[in-house]
Amino acid sequence: MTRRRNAGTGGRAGRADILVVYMLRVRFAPSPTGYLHIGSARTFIFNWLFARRHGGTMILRIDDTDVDRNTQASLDSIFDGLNWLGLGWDELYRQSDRLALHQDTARAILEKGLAYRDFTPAHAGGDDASHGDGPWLFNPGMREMTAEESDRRAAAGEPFVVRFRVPRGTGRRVEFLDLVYGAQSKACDDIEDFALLRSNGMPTYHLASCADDADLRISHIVRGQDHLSNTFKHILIFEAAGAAIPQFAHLPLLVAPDGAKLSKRKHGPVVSVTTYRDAGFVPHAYVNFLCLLGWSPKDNREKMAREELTAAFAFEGVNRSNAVVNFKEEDPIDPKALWLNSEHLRTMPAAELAPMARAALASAGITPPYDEAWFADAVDVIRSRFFTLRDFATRGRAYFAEDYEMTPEALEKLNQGNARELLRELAARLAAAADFTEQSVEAELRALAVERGVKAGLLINGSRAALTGQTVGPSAFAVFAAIGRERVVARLSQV
RNA sequence: GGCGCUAUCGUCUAAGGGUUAGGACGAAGCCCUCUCAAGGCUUAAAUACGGGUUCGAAUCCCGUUAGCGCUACCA
Repeated sequence: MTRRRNAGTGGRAGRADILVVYMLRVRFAPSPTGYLHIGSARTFIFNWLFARRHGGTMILRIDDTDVDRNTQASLDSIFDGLNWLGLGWDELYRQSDRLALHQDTARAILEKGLAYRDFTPAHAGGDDASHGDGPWLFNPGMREMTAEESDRRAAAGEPFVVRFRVPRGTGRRVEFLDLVYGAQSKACDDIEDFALLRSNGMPTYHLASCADDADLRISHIVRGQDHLSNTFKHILIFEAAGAAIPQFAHLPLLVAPDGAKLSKRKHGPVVSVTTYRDAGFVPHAYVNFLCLLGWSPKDNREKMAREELTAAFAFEGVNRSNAVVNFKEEDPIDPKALWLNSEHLRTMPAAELAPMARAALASAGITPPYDEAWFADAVDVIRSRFFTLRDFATRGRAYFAEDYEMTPEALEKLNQGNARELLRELAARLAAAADFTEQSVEAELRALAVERGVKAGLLINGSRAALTGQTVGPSAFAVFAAIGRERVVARLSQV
């Protein structure tokens, strides 16, 4: 399953694998301090794929330990984004409900002497230049304080943070095998005595995250590469808490074309998944696009169904370098995302697409005429030229509404020769014809062209222009059928 | 500054010692054609730099450069 290098021997390795598969648990842990970032969405997707691939459990955990920065709006937008992706999860937790667990974990570590109280006042000077030019590691006065004095000052009500007592001068290195980045190692002497508990008694991210990961029996931590360096600290916490150490898989970051980290302030809407939803993306198409950023099935496949993605996903295929989201100032959509969306939109089952198209029309204030079956057929005919769901309401408007615009090019087609006159004649013939199918309309139109001595193209292109207001679109005869005899006759006789 | 990580066409990536360095998006051209797409064919486009190791390096090692991350009582 997880490509253990030390697979061991024969039957026993097989059994061990089954055991691990059974207990495989992953989590996605966003903090509600902003909208759902596309990088976070990708992390969620990779976790989900890994869990589904191996029959594991996908856990959603809201990491809301930073009470000052959490907002309900942000929480709502994260759920909006996640729901839009449509993948779901198996279990849901909220860190703010688990405060006691975090504090108990910190207390246990403190009582073992693996952490200590630091009474240094918070950030007196203010700015972050407080480290001088060397790295800050620890404050010896606090680290070496006797238990008696520490207890006395705490009892006296003096505020303190609880810091992890990172081993010093032992030559120890923290090591782990990352499923993506391979062997990782860092000297304890280079790790600072990080905080576990703030002076207000609230856990820090590191503590809360590890306490919860241990308690929830997370087997694999799959997260952004920005946590790669933090992992050394986390391993120290797991050890101190007496917990099993999970496996780690870090994912390369998503960055802007200039290589900078994506941020809302600097890059605007491209960083939010709602942008793609609002731009008319099919959810799965966007999932597919995100999967291709930093991961490859290695067989040149790109357009993949959810099942294919699930079957192919493995950390061996994950890259180690950051992936650029290729957007431009004037156009926030990555061209490849758009292409992939068009591929899915044009080939997915029409029955699945129809409700999405209907929703896109609804938000443009359009209620399609006729019934469900007609609608699905119309959607199926016109989608072959569309890129996003929004196209149904814009380029596809004439199929669903009567008030559509005529482009200058379309007008030009209608003004060619005696096109208008012939189209009106065609309308009369179609109104009287026995059948009204693609084939019968084509026969009727071509016969008229021959009779009047004009090229069929004049009538064909003229019809498309009159019926849709555009010079581009599906085969004109498919257009006739999709719009329906009644409306075709009405539109052509009024040209 | 310290520590960690990374480096293949413009972008996403394949090739984990031997290939004319492959595919996709985007771009250009041709074919097809009732328009526009799609599709087919074709073209331009990459191994950051310098040293090693080796018969042979995009691939392994070292260095340089560049980028990213961590270095908070943020996550």
